Amino acid sequence: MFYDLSDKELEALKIIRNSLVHQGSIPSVRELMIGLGYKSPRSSAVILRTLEEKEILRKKSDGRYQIVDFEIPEDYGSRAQTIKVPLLGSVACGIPIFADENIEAEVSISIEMIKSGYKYFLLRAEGDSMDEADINDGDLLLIRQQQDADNGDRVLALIDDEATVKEYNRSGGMVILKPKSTNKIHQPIILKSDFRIQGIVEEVISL
Amino acid sequence: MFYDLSDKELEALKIIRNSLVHQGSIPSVRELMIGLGYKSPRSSAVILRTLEEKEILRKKSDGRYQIVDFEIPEDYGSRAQTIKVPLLGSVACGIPIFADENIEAEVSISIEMIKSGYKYFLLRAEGDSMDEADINDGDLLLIRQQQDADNGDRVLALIDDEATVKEYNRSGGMVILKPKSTNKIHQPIILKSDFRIQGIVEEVISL
DNA sequence: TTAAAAGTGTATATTTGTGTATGTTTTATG
DNA sequence: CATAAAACATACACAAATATACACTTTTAA
Repeated sequence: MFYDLSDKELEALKIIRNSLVHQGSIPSVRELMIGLGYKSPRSSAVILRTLEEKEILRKKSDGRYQIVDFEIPEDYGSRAQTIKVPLLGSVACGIPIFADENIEAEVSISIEMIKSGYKYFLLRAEGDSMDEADINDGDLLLIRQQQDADNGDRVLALIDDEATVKEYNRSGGMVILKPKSTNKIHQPIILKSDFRIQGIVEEVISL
Repeated sequence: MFYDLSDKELEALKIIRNSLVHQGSIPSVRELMIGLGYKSPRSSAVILRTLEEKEILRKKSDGRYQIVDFEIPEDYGSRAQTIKVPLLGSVACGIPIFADENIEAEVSISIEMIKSGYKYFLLRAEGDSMDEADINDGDLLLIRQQQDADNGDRVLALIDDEATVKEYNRSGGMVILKPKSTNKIHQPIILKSDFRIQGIVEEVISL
């Protein structure tokens, strides 16, 4: 199927796939030109045409290209596609959550861990601000950004400038954030119902 | 084995090997011409043809040459018994890892480096895709093909169509591939636990 | 309604492998 | 020695594949 592709065609295909995963669209002729190191858009346009002739790409009804169904290799599980997610070091009230100074790095996460249509970020757990039993200093929390939650969800909230993870419970006109285990240090937090959370903890990653 | 090669043929072979390791491809007729000091491309073309007739080179299905027998220099078992292992140049999407096109050469490796019962292959490290401190551009990685690993093993994984070497760590429902040293560029990669690796890095051979 | 961005056509340039003819050096042999 | 045969190099040219320059629509967004 792909055996008669030249080096440049293969490289183009890589760029196209990458662009699909990371930007959601096939790159423009000029983007592809830059990616492949060409100096004229014609060259990359020709490559696209060739890929179409080789039936790797197909034009959709709106004239745009689409990748013709990828042959899934037998060892598919061993080929991962990832998406980059910002890793936030510390989060404080007042600073927009994705402000530059918060972003420590971009971490690659398997796209299988991601629901499309949502934004995600990673947060590094620090000290005891996360009072959950299974979150330790240095762990990474994968958080899906959304402002509503169901009862029982583990949510990230900003309480007194601290990033805090607790169980979400709405009851009556209030929101109660419960620590998993109640003790002297970890007590529930009671908030007005217009309080907004930052997101839902999807995964806890121990490094 | 190489005893019936002329001086120029041997020199050509050296240049070809060097080009293979450092640029990942057999040199063009004109590159080889320059390397050998010829003034016409014909001369080097003839040499290539001769090497093919002497079965030092072989044409792959895509028309390109591959080296039939590439001995690792130095004293990697120069007199010892050897076994031939494929040298893979680039590994790309959709192409089975041992497809003809990927195999640049067959390299002789001392059998003392090989555990019986496993398949092996060599991979050429390219640029910075291998972020380990002790793997440099052009090094050859001897990889034992297997799909499971223990925590701490150095594994080869295909991430977004890049061959990547990182430390394997399974924790909870996830697999985390850690770079040896973490910094802005080299961050862990977080994958779902059904992810399968390509193999384990057994040796790093610097040429 | 305009300006910028994106895709495409034509013509030309560059690179690559290879063919033919010819020149040069080496070697073997009468 | 002489010289023919073989091996090795060079010059030049051609076709196919690739890449470039540039201009001209069409599309998109302001």
